Amino acid sequence: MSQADQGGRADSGGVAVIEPRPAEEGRDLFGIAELAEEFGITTRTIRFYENKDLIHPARVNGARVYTRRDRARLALILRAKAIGSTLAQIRHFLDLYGEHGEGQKSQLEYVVSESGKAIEELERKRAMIDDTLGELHAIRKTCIDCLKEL
Amino acid sequence: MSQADQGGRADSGGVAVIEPRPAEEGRDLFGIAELAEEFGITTRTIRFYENKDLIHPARVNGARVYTRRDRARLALILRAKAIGSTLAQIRHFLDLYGEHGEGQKSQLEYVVSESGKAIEELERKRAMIDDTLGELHAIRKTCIDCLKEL
DNA sequence: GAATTGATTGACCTATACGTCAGATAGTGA
DNA sequence: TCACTATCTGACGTATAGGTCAATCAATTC
Repeated sequence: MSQADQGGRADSGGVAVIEPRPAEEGRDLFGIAELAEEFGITTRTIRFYENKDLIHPARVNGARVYTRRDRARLALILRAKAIGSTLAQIRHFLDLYGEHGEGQKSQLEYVVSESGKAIEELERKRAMIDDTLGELHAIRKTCIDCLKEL
Repeated sequence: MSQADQGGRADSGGVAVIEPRPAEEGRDLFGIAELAEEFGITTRTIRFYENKDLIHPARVNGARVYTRRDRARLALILRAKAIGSTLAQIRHFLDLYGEHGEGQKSQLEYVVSESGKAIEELERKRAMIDDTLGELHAIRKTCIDCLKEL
């Protein structure tokens, strides 16, 4: 509670500090409200994810500032959630996407092992989805045929 | 609180009432504990699903008795859960599997419409899984290549 | 007929994933 | 300078998906 706990601002009506040109299509920094709207979630949710250690935005005067990497990370989180992963799983998951470029041998082996497991998991899930899709198509067809006879 | 709230039994050590032959491989009726073990869940979970109106087993002396249809229904529930659906979604979902054989026209049309939505949903989900799988394979390959150079 | 086993309901507890205030702060426009 | 807006940090509330007793009851076994 000493240097950065008061909050501030990063984007609203007319910004002049971190966004000199108003409508530059390919931007590098984002405010929390921007991301929230873009992804259709609330700022509370984004802060909650930070609390769960899923994203780590920079701070400017206490306000969160997100880079393109942070934004991509958020997109990954939401996609994983849509697939049906819990936040705890996603946290584990995101480690695989992290810096494995200059990793130790043990770190590389870890990623190979864990990504293998994740791949198996997802393939199981996809198989179940395919089964379900097959059944739904069959049910649908039955109904359509039945309707045709009326 | 008058005719069927005391509980009873349906299967345990040696049953003589609803299962004359001990080890008949293709059985028709099941107790709650059997199903729980078969699917790797607890009896509490099964009762919870009943409370949520997902399954409706018959009662014999207060004890739940499950038919093959009930068992299949439970399998559907668990598969849907593994895919990432909530119980509320699953409840809606199960209606599609229900009796649409002798349905009214409006009922048939309902199933056609809803199954269409469900199919789209699942296809979106599968696409996301495929994207994720692609990325994971790429990450894994990078790591493996990197390890080979050591 | 008492003990054992497995089933029943109900009440309460837990973890996850947020939503909803409340109070404070910081930058901008009038 | 004052109002306005966006943001911040808690604190508390809520819905979902169950787990964990506790008391009870019923059929079988000893």
